[in-house]
Amino acid sequence: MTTSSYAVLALLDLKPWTGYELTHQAQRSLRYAWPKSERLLYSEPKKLAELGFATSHVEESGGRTRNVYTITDEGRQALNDWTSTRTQPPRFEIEALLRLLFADHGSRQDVLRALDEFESDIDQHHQAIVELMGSYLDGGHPFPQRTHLSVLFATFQIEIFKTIERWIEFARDEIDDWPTTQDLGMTPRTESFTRLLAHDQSPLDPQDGSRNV
Amino acid sequence: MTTSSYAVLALLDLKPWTGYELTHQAQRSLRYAWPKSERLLYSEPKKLAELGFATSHVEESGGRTRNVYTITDEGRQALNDWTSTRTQPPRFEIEALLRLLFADHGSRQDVLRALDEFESDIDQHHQAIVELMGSYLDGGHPFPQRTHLSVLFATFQIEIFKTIERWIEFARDEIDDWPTTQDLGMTPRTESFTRLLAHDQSPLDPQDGSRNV
DNA sequence: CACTTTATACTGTATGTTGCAGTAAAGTCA
DNA sequence: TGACTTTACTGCAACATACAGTATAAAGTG
Repeated sequence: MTTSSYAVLALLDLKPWTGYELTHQAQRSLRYAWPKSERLLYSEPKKLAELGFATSHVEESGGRTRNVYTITDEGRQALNDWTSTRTQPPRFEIEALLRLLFADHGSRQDVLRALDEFESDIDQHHQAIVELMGSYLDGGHPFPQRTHLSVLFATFQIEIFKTIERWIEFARDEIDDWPTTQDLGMTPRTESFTRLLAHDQSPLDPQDGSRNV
Repeated sequence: MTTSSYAVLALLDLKPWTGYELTHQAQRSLRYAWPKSERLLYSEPKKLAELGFATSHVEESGGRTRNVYTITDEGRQALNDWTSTRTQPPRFEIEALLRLLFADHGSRQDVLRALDEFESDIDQHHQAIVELMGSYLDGGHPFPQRTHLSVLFATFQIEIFKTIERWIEFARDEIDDWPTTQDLGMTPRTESFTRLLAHDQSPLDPQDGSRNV
């Protein structure tokens, strides 16, 4: 049982789903905390059924068939046991930052483009969450009694997205000041940033008059 | 060639490394943008050598041997081509948020513990970055001419870590207000959060006098 | 009414990635 | 001198992703 197995099991505890529905539901909600491929979302319920944590039965809908998965008591017990285990450390995979870290292999345009792409990926998620919240106000939550959880979860996303967007602006301004991507080393600006960071202060916050560009 | 291959190739472009050194260097820097297992960091340079993007030679150091990998001109060319490809979208894997999303399967204590674990994982990274910046001020950067890149990269980490820590405090306060994890649904507080989020505003920022708990 | 597109509903397989166990020599400390 | 840590990896099973392929049904278009 992997964390992904428990994620699917938790969805099954809400109601029975077909494999197809699971892939779509995961796309709407899970994605933001636990992004998994469509393929896995089809495989996991099968595995859960083999382990006795779910049952599957084939349903005829029209002329096509589909597998419907339902959680079992053993499944509910497994979910319960999971809540008391140690959570895995978070993982942030951001290729755009990898490009920044090795920006001296390319031009300023290359890094700036990586930042643009990063921004547009984040904006997409950002907009999706804002729209989702709008739909919740219109009573559009699929499990209304769970709204308090979805919304608290969404506050995290919005904070992170806003922070990233703010940082991208900052990074763009900084890179615009660079004559090139290479061998700048410890410039005066970089040194002032380093000094702030070493004291756990944010270079993005306006300092006491010393940094109003 | 995967993004991980290019990440290793980019390290090799700085200087030749042994497999062992690569695993350690990746732990110090790459980890924050592109977290990969020790195992992979041993396998990638081998693959690069097979593809002709690096050469490997065995060095005797004392009585033990070790493989030293050096980038080739073909490798440098491949790196160069990489800079003009589309960056992959970012991925955030946060099990603690998965626990929050399904907090109604457990007790308030369970979610709060997940948040504590999340906080301590983040604090560790946070402190590591702050200390690293301190060492840069003392001239401790292993590639001084690249300091501008490392520091701009670090500003991202600090912003994100601060945002997460601020959010964890907020989430703890909110959960402390809950009588239970289950079936609260759209409470007045949740509704006010939803309304803010739907207008892309942060519930963490102090509102105009209406939310000074 | 034929034709194309989109949605439903998956499976097979190659490749990428991780975790863990295992191997072995050299250095460090009591 | 023995125990523990660090160096320096490899093998392998299991987990996960990307992509291609299969097939039916509904919906829109000329």
